[in-house]
Parts: sequence; C-alpha cells; structure tokens
Amino acid sequence: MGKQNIPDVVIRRLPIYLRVLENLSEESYGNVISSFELGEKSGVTPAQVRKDLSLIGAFGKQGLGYEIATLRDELKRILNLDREIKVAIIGVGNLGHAIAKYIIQRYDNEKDYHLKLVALFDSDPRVIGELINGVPIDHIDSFQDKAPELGFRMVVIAVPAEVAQSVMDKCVMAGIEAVLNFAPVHLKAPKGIRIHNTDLSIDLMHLAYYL
Amino acid sequence: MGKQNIPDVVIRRLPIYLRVLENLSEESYGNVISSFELGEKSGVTPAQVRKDLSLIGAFGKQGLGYEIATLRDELKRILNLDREIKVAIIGVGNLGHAIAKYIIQRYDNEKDYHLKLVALFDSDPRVIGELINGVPIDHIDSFQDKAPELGFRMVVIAVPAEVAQSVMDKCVMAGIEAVLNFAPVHLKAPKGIRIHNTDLSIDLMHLAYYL
DNA sequence: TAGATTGTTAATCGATTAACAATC
DNA sequence: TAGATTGTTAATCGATTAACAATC
Repeated sequence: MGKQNIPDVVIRRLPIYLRVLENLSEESYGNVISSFELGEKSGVTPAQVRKDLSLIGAFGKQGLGYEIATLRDELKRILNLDREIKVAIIGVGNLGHAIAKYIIQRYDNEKDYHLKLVALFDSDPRVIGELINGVPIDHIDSFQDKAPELGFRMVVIAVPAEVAQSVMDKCVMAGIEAVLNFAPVHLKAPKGIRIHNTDLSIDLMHLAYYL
Repeated sequence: MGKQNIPDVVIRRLPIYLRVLENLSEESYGNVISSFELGEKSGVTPAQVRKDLSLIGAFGKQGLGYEIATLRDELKRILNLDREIKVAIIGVGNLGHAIAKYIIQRYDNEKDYHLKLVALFDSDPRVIGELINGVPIDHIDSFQDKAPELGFRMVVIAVPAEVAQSVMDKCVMAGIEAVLNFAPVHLKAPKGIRIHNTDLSIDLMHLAYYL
C-alpha cells in the first residue's frame, strides 16, 4: 500500500515532515495540520507537501488538513520506523564517537523510535574493548561474524578515506543493505546496496561558493 | 568569467570533482584526465562531467581530456578556495568538537586549501575558555563582536534544536553569509543567507526506507 | 451553508542523457 | 593521419508549481 514507485526525492522529505510532526505533538498542537503549516515548518511549498503525501496515500480532510497522529504513524510505517532498526558504526574516531553518542542519546530512551546502535568497529587495538554507553568496540575483523549475529543491516562508515572502500567491501560481503558514508570518497558497491554520502568538506566548499 | 548562472546542483558537484583531482595529484597520476575517468571516480556520468565543466568554462582538449592541475586550480578559484575562508563553529558539544577537530586536522597544515577555523562559541560556562588546538571557546554573547573582529562569514551550527533558531538569528544580525546547520530544525533566514542542512537522523531515516 | 483545504491534473520548469560534429 | 574525447545541441526525463473541482 503506497510503498512502491515513490521517487527518492520524496522519500528524502518524509523524515523532515516526520520531524516536524514529532515536535508538534510534543507541544500538543491541536490534532490537525494543514499543508500550509506543515510546509512552512518544513521549508517546502504547500503544493509539494500535498503532492508528496498523496503519493504515500491520502489521509487529509478537505477544509481541515491532516490529522497529526495519523500522519505521523503513517510516515513512520512507510520509513520502517515502526520496527527496530539496528545500526552499526565502523570507525570510532572523533566523528564516529560523536555519531555514536548522538544516536544513543537521541534514540535509546525514545519509546516511539527504534533506531538502535548495536555495534561499533575499529581497527586500532588501543580502543578495542572500550565501551560507549554499554556498546563495546569490536575489531573490524569480526565484522563478518557480528553482522548476522547482531542482525544489523545498516552501517555508518566513519573511517579515513584510504580504508573506506575496503570497509565498504566488507559491508557488501556481509549483506549490509544501507550505508551512511562520512568518508570523503565515492564508494563503489553493487546496485542493491543503498549509499548516502555526507562529507563535511564538500558541504563547506559548496557554501564557500556563495561567499 | 563563468561565475554566473551556474545552477546549484552543478556547484554541489564541483567540490566532488575537486576532491578527486586532489587525490589524483597526490598520486601524480599523469597530467590529464578524461571525463570518463573523472566521472568514474566521482560517481557521475561522463556526459554530466562535461556538461558541468563546460558551464564553468571549457578547458578540455579533444582527444585527450582535462589537464589536472589547470582544472583543479580553476575549480578552486570558482569555489573561492584560492583565498582564505574563515569559519566559526557555534555549539561545542560532541558533534561541534568533532567538527572542529576535523577542520583543524584536515586544513590547518594544508598549503593549498584555506578553510580556517577561527572561532568557537558555546553557552555552557564550564567550557568557555577551553582551547581546541589553540582556538578558544568564547561565550555566544560575544558572537556579535567577534564576527567582524575575526572576519568570518561562514558558520557551522551544532547546537541543540531548541536554540538553533535563536543562534541563526544572531548569525543574520552579524551579517553571516553561509551557514552549515547540523541542528535538526528548519531554520528561517532572509534570502541573502545561504543555508545547508545536514541531519544525521534524517539521513538514517531516509536510508531506513530501503531496508 | 460558507469557508477552507485537500487531491489531482495539466503546465512549467529544470536537469540529465544521448548523440555527434569539431578538433586535439 | 587515425583515434579519442571534448563541447554543445537536441531529446528525454523527472520534479515542481499552479490551478481548481471535489468535499469536509
């Protein structure tokens, strides 16, 4: 039901809408929101909001808007956030460490969301065994075994550029399905695996153009 | 000279090309690269590479490709990286700290690039005065004064969502021109100021769709 | 009912891809 | 010269916006 044929640009906006709705319900905003209000708070035009939401199946009521709780639950369902999503981080340097803490802090006590950090990997013997909020740092060599054991299919790569491709290859071998890559390289992988790249340097350079 | 009318999608790819070229020159790759090779290493089609590069002015040689050093310098020029870009970070929690170290580590010893971290701000009295590689953490209240004094026009926001808009407002007041926002909210700002958003949660949720 | 806002279609806009003459 | 690859135009593809009938 409404899970096929949704273009990726649209999927990318759904978590933004969800984020807005989550904040609204905390403020117990009233039980309905219009495409105008939702667009305003999301940085998107009302027409775009309606178009996007119509693609995942229409729940709005003419003259009123969208019921917040219903829409929020539906967005979660579409994004698979109605079940637990297990995540592993490879590379526990400054950035990996910060990401780990961020995920733990944001999601571990959250009853509604289910993004769960289940494993950390590094190659530096000095950090192996260290715990971050109860999650131990394992050696990268155990990745292949740990993946099926712990059942994670999503990985954050936060290793130096030089080793990122070899780490990606391990992910492919282990059947990982989605990768969030912070290493400043374009990673090669078979089609079935979804990669999203975030590169601080590239964002900064992009912005530098507009100075 | 090729600085006007370049769509933002194209500008966003230029730093990717630049990154590839930088890596190539380190490996002293030969002095020429084709749109096929550059595309391959950038995750972009050859046609796209040629189209993009033609927009910034054409330097390729038919039958050969693009001279690496020339193209690299031209990309730097377009992206304003031929002069020093001063950056400040607001919010020195886990993430802000990691970003600070990343920028320092990557650019401070770099002779070619000129992204320079010149200031750090926070509101927590316990961290004010602390130094990160020689850069002191100042109180956010001094932001308005420090901006013109230190001359930065680009800011990284890494504060909690609740205070991000007020921090953005201070940036606007201080005449900041470009903002890289890590806080999970859509920030409102006048048109003249360029904002790029990066939100780890949104990236993770986006990927979760494909699990 | 009157007012408001959805869902959807059609129109516009913009970006990507294909193709090939020009030329190194 | 022969082979290769650019720069550019035209064709395709996809996304955004506008508009409005349907309807709560």
